[in-house]
Amino acid sequence: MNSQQTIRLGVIDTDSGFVTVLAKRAEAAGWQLRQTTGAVPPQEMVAMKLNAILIDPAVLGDEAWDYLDRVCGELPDLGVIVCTGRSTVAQRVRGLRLGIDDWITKPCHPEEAMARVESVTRRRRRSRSETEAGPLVAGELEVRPDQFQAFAAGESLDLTRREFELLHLLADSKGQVLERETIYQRVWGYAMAHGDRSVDVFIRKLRQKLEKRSPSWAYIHTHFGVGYRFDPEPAGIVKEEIRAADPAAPEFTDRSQQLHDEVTVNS
Amino acid sequence: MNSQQTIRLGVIDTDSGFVTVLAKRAEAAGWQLRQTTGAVPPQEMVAMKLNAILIDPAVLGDEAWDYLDRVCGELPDLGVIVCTGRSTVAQRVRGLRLGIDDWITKPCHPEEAMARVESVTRRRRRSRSETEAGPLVAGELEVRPDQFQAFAAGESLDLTRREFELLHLLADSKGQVLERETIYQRVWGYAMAHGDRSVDVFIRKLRQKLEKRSPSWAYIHTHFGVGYRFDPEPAGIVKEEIRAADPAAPEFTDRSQQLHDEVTVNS
DNA sequence: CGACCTGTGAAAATCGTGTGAACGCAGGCA
DNA sequence: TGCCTGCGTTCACACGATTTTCACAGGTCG
Repeated sequence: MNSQQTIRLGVIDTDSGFVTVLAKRAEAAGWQLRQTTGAVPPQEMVAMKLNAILIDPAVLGDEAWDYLDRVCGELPDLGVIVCTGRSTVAQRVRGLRLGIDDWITKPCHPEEAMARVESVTRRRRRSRSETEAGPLVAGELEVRPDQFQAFAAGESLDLTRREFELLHLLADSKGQVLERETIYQRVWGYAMAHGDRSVDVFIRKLRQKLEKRSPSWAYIHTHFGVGYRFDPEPAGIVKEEIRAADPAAPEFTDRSQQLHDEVTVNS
Repeated sequence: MNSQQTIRLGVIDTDSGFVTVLAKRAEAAGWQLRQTTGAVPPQEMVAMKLNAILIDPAVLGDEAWDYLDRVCGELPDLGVIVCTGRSTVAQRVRGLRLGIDDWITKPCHPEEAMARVESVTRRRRRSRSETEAGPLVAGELEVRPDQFQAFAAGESLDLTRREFELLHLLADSKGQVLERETIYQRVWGYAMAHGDRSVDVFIRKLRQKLEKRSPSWAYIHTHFGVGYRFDPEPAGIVKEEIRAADPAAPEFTDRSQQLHDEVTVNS
C-alpha cells in the first residue's frame, strides 16, 4: 500500500543505450525497474507487481501483436506503453485500439518517457482506486482499507480515523520497526514536534482495542529507544517463562497486567 | 467489450482545418463533439458531460498552463489531451506531470488523435458502465435509475435530481464507506472546495425523506472523520442500550431525536 | 542508582457533523 | 415584466467525538 510514489516498471527492450539511461534516471526517481530482453508471460508480471511496462515490439518479432493483445486483455490494470523506432500511423492506431495506453517514438528523451509512464500510471490508479485496496490479514486481525476499519473475529474494532491509519501503516509494514518520527510523518503528514507523545497515546488506544477483540494475540511490540513494530504473535510465548517463575499471585491475571505483556524488545 | 458508448469530446482549437477533418471522422464514429475557440470554465465542461478534451494551448496564450492546471485539478475524471504544433521535451514533460493524459504533436493524423482519445477514455467508461441500468433494491427501498426516483412501499420519496444521484451512488456501493471528496467528485462532477458542506446537507435531506417513507430502517451510516456508508439495517439494533440507559426524558422521543438514531460509526 | 523512556488516565483543546434558516438563482405563470 | 416556487448553496451554532496535552507512575539501561 506504500505505492503512493514508487512506480514499478517493466522494460522489455534490447536497445541497451536507451535502457541504460532510462534505468539511471528511473532509479534516481525511486522507481523499481525490471528489465528483460524478451517476452514475459503476463502472469509473471502480476507476480512482479508491475504498474506499467515499456516495450519495444521489435524485440518480439512476429509475435508482437499477439503478445500485446494478450497482455492488454489479461492485465487490464497494467499500463502498457509501446516505444518503437519508426512506425506508421496505422500501426499506432492499431496498437492504441488494442488497448495500449501510449505509443512513443524513438529517439525520445528519457524524461518524457518517464513522464508518460507516470501519466499512464496515474490514470490507471485513479480508475482502479475504488476497487483496489485489498484487505490485509494478520493473526486474527483483518484490516480493510475500503471500510476504514479493522475487524477481529468479524467484529469491528471501532477505530477512529487516526487509529485506523496508524494500524494500517503498522500492519502494512509488518515485521518492520518504525521510528516515532517516521510514523508521525506518515500518519499525521507533517514533522513531529519535539516531545510530542501522540504516537504513544495512539499506540495505547490501539492496544486496548486490539486486546478487547483479540485477547490471545500480541500485535504491537515496543522497541525501547526506537519505536514500534507490528507483528502478530499468539500470546503466551513470552509469558510462559514469566508465569512459570511466578506460581503465586493469581490476582495479577487481570487485564491491566495482560497489557503489560505486550512484548518489549531491545533496540 | 468495446466502448460502443459514444465519447463526448470537447475540442478547444482554432486550427479550423484540423478541427474540421477531425469533426467529420468523429461524427462518423458516433462521437459527440463540442468545439470552442477559447477557454471553457471547468464547470461548464461538467454540464456538457465531456469524457475528454482535446486542446491546443496556443489558443489560450499566457493563461495556458494555469488553465490546464486548473482543469486537471478540478476535473480528475476528465481526460485531457494536448495537441500542439512544435513543442519542446520540457514543455511536454511539464504538461504530463501537471496531469495531462497525452500530448500529441501536429501535424497528426486525425485517426491517431481519435485513437489516443479513446485510449485515455477507455478505463474510465469500463468501470462505470458495469453498474448502470437495473433497478436496485435494498431494505424497503427501490432505486430506479430509469425514473430518476426511489420508492419505498410503492410510494415515491420525491427526491430531487441531486438527492437521487446521491442516493443512487450510495446504494450502488452498498457496504462501502465513501469519503466526502469521492461523493462530491462523483455526484457533482468536480473537485470539492475545502469546507463545502453540501454533501452533509444532502445526506440530511435524504435521511429525512428515507425516514418519512421507511421509518423502521436505517440506511445511511456516518463514519466519523471519513464519510458515509449505505447499508440497510432494520432499526433498533444500536438503539437498545442507549434508550435503556435513559429511562426519563420522554420529550426526547420526538422526530428530531429519532433522526439522531441513524447509526454513527467510528472510522 | 540515576537518567531516560514508555505507559496511563484524565483534563483541555480542537475538530466534525447535525441542523435550521437565510440567500440566490432559475423556471413557471399571470 | 414581476411574482411565486422549488432547488441548491452557504452560514452559524450546538453538541459530541476525537485528538492533544500534561503530570505522574512504572520500566529500562548503563
